[in-house]
This record gives sequence, structure tokens and C-alpha cells, in this order.
Amino acid sequence: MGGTRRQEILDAAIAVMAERGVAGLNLSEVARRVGIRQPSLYKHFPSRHAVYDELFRLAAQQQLEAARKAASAARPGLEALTAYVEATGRIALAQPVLAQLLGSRPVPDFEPSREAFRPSVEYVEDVRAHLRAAVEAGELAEAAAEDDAVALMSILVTGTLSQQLANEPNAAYDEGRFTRLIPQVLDMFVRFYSPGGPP
Amino acid sequence: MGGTRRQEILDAAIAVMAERGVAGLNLSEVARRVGIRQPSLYKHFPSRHAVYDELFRLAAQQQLEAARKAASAARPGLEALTAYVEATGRIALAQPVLAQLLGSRPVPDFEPSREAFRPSVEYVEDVRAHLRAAVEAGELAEAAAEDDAVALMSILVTGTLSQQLANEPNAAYDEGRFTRLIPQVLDMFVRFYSPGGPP
DNA sequence: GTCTATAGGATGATAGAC
DNA sequence: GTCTATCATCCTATAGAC
Repeated sequence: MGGTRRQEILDAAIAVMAERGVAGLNLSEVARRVGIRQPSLYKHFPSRHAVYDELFRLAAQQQLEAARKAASAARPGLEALTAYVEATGRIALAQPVLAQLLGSRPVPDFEPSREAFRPSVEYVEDVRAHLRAAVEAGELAEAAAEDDAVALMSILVTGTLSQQLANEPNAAYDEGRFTRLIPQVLDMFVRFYSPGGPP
Repeated sequence: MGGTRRQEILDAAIAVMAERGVAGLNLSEVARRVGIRQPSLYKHFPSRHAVYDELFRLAAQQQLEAARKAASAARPGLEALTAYVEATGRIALAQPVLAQLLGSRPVPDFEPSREAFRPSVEYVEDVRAHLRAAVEAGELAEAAAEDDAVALMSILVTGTLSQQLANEPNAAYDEGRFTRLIPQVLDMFVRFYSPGGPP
């Protein structure tokens, strides 16, 4: 993952955030690790904010791609949705720092640019599309395609990941006290929206 | 809520965190608002960390007391659990800054002391006790008293609150896009653990 | 308990030579 | 693209007078 100096800087930034918290990104420390002087960083990024933004953009895009790839190998509907969510959990635990940057907003000054945020918007649209597909396949009740259901699914996924990242950020996906419950979490959702059911 | 200087300082600290993020607590700014010089703060708190710790302790204790009070007015079992969780949501939105301090860990250096963290431990024990009571009352299946169910409930509550606080921190509880789904969230859990059900 | 003064650092960012 | 030098702040914390 090295190669270009730009990439070295991003890698070092992730390492620094892993040690000092996502908000603790420190350009002097980044420069030290890359082996250059701190002012030289400004030939690669115009500001500290720009480093955050690029990390956010890359993380959101990688998350989106990984989830889409996993879903595309599955049958449309519930199976694809399940694969999509599970891939999200796996990549979050593989890159806990980036997942925290994406998920919460621990950096007071930083707001991602529109461009950087776009993959996250597409992510939510994907979830909605998977829910619609499951409804059309008769796997879920009509209500599962509505806004409340999308919000509910988002509560489930972010809740699981934020609990896992806050309590056992270095656990493996299948052993994490929370991520290992993902199948049950999804099962809970599916049963709630089972066709012919109450909601 | 004013009164003592110590309390004035804590109130000002909350206000500063509301504006600059939980991690952005700034003693000079706190002093300015209280109307004293920054070094004078050290007559009331030995360090910045101590301010965080006291805020954490107070927030955890108030959350615990509010939830317990709400639950005590309800019938033991599911009703009490529901009241307990709803009260948690309401107090979190009433004090979003403190809820963020309790929930995530957005301050890199700060780790709450044992003493400050104790109410949070009791909170989890309470949830477990309510689940046990609901099982004994025949309202939930046996499995609802086990560790996974406690983790699941914790995913649901923290997921709802973190999504609400991240996206609409200033919404009213009943209008929040996420907190307003609390009844459905609990319903989903209850149905998943309905007596005679599969888990 | 409040003040002034200041130590002692850290940090993001810019200017200009090479 | 990298360097040195430096600016301009900003912050927590301490010392000591009142």
C-alpha cells in the first residue's frame, strides 16, 4: 500500500489516528513517520482538512465497492442485502479508524465535502434498493421499502458497528461480541417485516 | 442550575462543548464565560481531565436516575423495560452533549475513572434485570435473559441514539427521525424474543 | 479564590532558497 | 519536492502576590 508519497502520507495519517484518536491527527507526527519535514506535506495536501477529506472519500468509496461486490455475488433481495451488510461490517473492522471517521463525527472542525460524501449517499440508496427488491420478491412486507424501514436498518447496522468499534475495535469480525450478532440482527429485522406481518 | 461557582464552570463547559464539539473543551473559553481568569479554574478543578470526569460522572448518574425513576412507575417486566429505554432516549436528547460524552469516546486522552463509570455499569445491570423480569413474567422467551440479548438491546438503544445525535441532535424526542422509532425498535426486539419463538 | 505573569509546549501554515 | 526558518496562535498548567 505504499508507492506514491501521497499514499505514504495517507497511510501514516491512519496510523497516527489509530494511536491518538481520529481527532488526534497531527501533521508533524505524520511527517516524521514519512521521513520528511512537516512543511513538505503541504506540497501534497493543501491543508490538514484536505487530508481528512481524502481519507473520508477513500474510505467511503472502498466501503461502497466492497459492499457492492459482495452483494453482486448473491441472489437479489434478502440474500444480497445480507451480503451487503455483512461486507460493511467486515471492512469496518478491517479498517476501524476509517470506519470511525465515516460513522461518527469525532472531528469538530471537519465536515466532509460533497464529493467525499457522495459514496455514503449512494450507500443508503443501495440499501433502499435492496429492500425494494426483497419486497418485490415477496420476501418482505411492503412497509420494508419505506423510509422508516431504511432508518431502522441504519440503526441496526451503525448500532452494531459503533458498539463493536467502541468496545472491541481490534476483534475479528466473527468473534466480535457485537458483529458476530449480525445474522441475528438481520433475522430480527426480517421477521419484523415478514410478509403478512403486522407493521 | 447555577449557584456554586463549581456548577457554573460545569455549565459553561457544556456550552463550550456544544459549540466546539465534545473534544473541543477549552478552559480559557470556559473561564471567559464564567467571568474569571483561566488560572482561577484550577482552584475548582485540578485539571482539564477532572472537568471531563466530573461531567461524565454527573451525566451517567442523571441518566441512571431518570431511567430508574421512569421504570419504577411502570409494571415490572416489559413495561418497565420500555419506560427505562424511553427515559434514556429523552434525557439523551435533552442533553445531547453529555449523551455524546457518555456514548462514544470522542476525547482521545480522556478515559473516565472507575468512580465516574460506575453508573454506566449499573445501567447495563438494570437492563439485564428488566429482561430477566420479563422472562419470568412470561413476556419473553428464556433466551432474552442471556448475554446476546443484552448486547442486542444495547445495539438497539445506542444505535438509535447515536444516529439521532449525529444527524438531528437538536430534534425533539418524539419528532426525531430515529428516536421516534423507539417503539418499533422495542417491538422488533420483543417479537424476536416472543415466548415459544425460535431463537 | 482571584489575580498577573509566564513557563513550556504543541500546532497549522507560509516564505523563500535549493 | 524538499529543505530551513519562522510566524502566529493557542493551550494547559504553575508560581506567587493579594
